[in-house]
Amino acid sequence: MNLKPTDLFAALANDTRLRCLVLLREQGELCVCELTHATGSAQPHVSRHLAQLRELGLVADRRAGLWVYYRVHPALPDWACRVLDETAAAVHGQAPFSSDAANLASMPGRPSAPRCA
Amino acid sequence: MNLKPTDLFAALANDTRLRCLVLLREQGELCVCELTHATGSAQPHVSRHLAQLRELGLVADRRAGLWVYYRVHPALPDWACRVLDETAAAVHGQAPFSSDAANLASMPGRPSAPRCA
DNA sequence: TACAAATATACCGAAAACCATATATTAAAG
DNA sequence: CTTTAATATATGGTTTTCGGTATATTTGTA
Repeated sequence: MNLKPTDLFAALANDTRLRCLVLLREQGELCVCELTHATGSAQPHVSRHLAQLRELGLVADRRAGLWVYYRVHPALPDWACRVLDETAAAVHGQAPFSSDAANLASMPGRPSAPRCA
Repeated sequence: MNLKPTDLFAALANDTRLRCLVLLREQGELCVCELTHATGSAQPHVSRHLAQLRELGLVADRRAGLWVYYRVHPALPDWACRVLDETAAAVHGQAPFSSDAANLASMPGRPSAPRCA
């Protein structure tokens, strides 16, 4: 994967995309409805930004029945991984990132389908 | 300085700005004409992008006679510094970053005014 | 086959980013 | 005080991005 720095940074320059990536990084795998609930955004909004991340190769997706699970792409270049790490550390405990994690944890009908089929 | 992640990433998402920052990071201090020559861009183009970086607090400037020297802002948050470090390492030896450094080194009338008055 | 849930895409107008060019500002020198 | 070099800003137009809403697709189930 040949990821241009400016392309990575453009992807990280949007709140929704950055919040999703930070969530995925610490949670491993999340489906669209979980990300939608965590961020409090509309479903098409989240879905479209996930599609952008997917087209750039930043995330990978896996369908399991009705749900599509997203994760940080396992082949993400090391330097990009470290950029994400630094960012996650920098925003740790800060809004809106902290409330995203809290919303996720308290999600009522969180799908319990197999995560690693 | 309270630097929002998305603001930093938006700044890094432009070729001219990223190339200037990478140059400033490894050179310490450069004036506008040096950055203009190194990147091969038009002077107003470089100047405007430097102004954006300045307004965001990513660079500091110092006037010395006719020249204005820019540097990575000394109060840049650690995490942002590390993001820049990772990026610089990732692009090391790659175009157009490598040619920028080469262009700078071979600049004919490079101003020799005091850099640390 | 019909229906419902989860997700994806299409469409649209508003806002922002971008670049090239022209012009203004600042400071040194004569 | 005029000129020149370095830098900054303004202007206009094109392109991109963004968010909201409507709609389409996919999959499981009755």
